[in-house]
Amino acid sequence: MEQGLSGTQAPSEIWEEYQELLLGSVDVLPEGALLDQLIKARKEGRPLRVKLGVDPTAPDIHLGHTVVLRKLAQFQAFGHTAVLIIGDFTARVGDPSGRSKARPRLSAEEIEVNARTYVEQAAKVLDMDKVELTRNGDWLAPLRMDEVLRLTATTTVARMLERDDFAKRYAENEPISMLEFMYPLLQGYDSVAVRADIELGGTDQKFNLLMGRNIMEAYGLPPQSILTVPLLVGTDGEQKMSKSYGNYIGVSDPPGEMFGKVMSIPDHLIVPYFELLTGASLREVREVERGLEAGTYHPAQAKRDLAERLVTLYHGTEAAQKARAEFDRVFKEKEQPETIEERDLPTEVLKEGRVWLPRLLTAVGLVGSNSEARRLIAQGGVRIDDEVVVDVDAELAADRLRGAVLRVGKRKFLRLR
RNA sequence: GGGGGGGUGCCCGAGUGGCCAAAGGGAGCAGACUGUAAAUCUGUCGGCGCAGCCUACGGAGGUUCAAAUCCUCCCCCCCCCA
Repeated sequence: MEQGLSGTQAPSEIWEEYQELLLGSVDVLPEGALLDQLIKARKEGRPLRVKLGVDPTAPDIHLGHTVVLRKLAQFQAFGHTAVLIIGDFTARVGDPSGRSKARPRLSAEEIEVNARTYVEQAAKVLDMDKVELTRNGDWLAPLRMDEVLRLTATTTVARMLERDDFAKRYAENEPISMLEFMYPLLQGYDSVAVRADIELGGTDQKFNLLMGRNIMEAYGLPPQSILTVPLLVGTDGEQKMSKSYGNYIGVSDPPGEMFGKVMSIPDHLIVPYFELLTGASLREVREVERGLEAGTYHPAQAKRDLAERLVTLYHGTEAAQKARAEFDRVFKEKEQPETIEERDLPTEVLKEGRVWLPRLLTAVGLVGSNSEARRLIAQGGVRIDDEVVVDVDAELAADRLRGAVLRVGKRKFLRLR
């Protein structure tokens, strides 16, 4: 039998719950606190209040965001209370975590729109009926100056500068605004407001999460424990998944696109993706890992399975199977996709029934400019009906183009009407 | 408040009157090779129907035949001192 921090005996089902919660998490602090909380919660018949704060800074959520959402959903599944805080107020401040520069600040309207899509998309992972959904503007916006000052008094400048990204920026003579200093304090105050028992976040949030503990104590509350999950690496295999790096897979990406993006990840991400994104059990994950290592499970195959699984999660089985078949068709059998986006041949680019190809490609949105189109053609990246176009200044008759399939690079297809 | 250093293309960064659409690197894009993987190699990387022209080196003016480079004012950032 295992013991919590206080030496309390943990019944085996709680021990199992604890183990499952630890799966796919990085730091669970302070040591042993969570187990104690689980035991106590059980004894008192009071579910834990599990806080997750998200700033609606991006219009869409991607798989990177779902890692922590899944963890929250897991707590939910064990009967705890998910407290989801939409940081409508903090989004206007801008979390400096992991940033080398100050974040651009968003307008209230943008935040509102983002918040709405966020909740909509989070519903794909969380049971929203049971979520306690709040907005931190509700308590942060009305704070008076004396209350703000009380909050700032809880923390020293030296403590702030301990934070890795601040320290780095300070050392490199990069600006840090006072506003950014405020961010961790506000996030900590959220914990006070919702009386969190535990707060979840990515590993980059560790400092902020711990700050919440200090602030709660300063406000006379029992400090929350914290649980961090790894940052998901994006499709480039290097940087964390983020819209601004263009290495993300959105939960609302259409099935085909989602499938394709998963296929493009480097091999070393296969296992982490299985572990963090699919809800696979520990045993399943180990199996994948072993198979890959032993060479009995081909990486390309593993990625197909992974992609299918993820598409199933967000679009259903049927869509997933279709996406897989389509993928094989285009990239294995090298055929055209079954469904190609269609567009009318824009008439404004016609001149006496003929079109200058670069202009057509631009008009139809396949490339950004005529110059780019010319470059791509010169490099053999443009095809019409599977035939590489050689002439940079090709003039084509409209009749010839209607019904033809334009292809730019490997993945951009368009059929003209 | 005083003194000093800076702002160059998506990012980093060289460039101090013409040879600068601006070196070099990274990212991106295309091609080859593959498993739409990685690695590698090649090319490309502001716009324009393009051997030419237009727009661009924080902003606005000015000097000059010629300005990223010189001058004036303004904006922004960093450091030291207070």
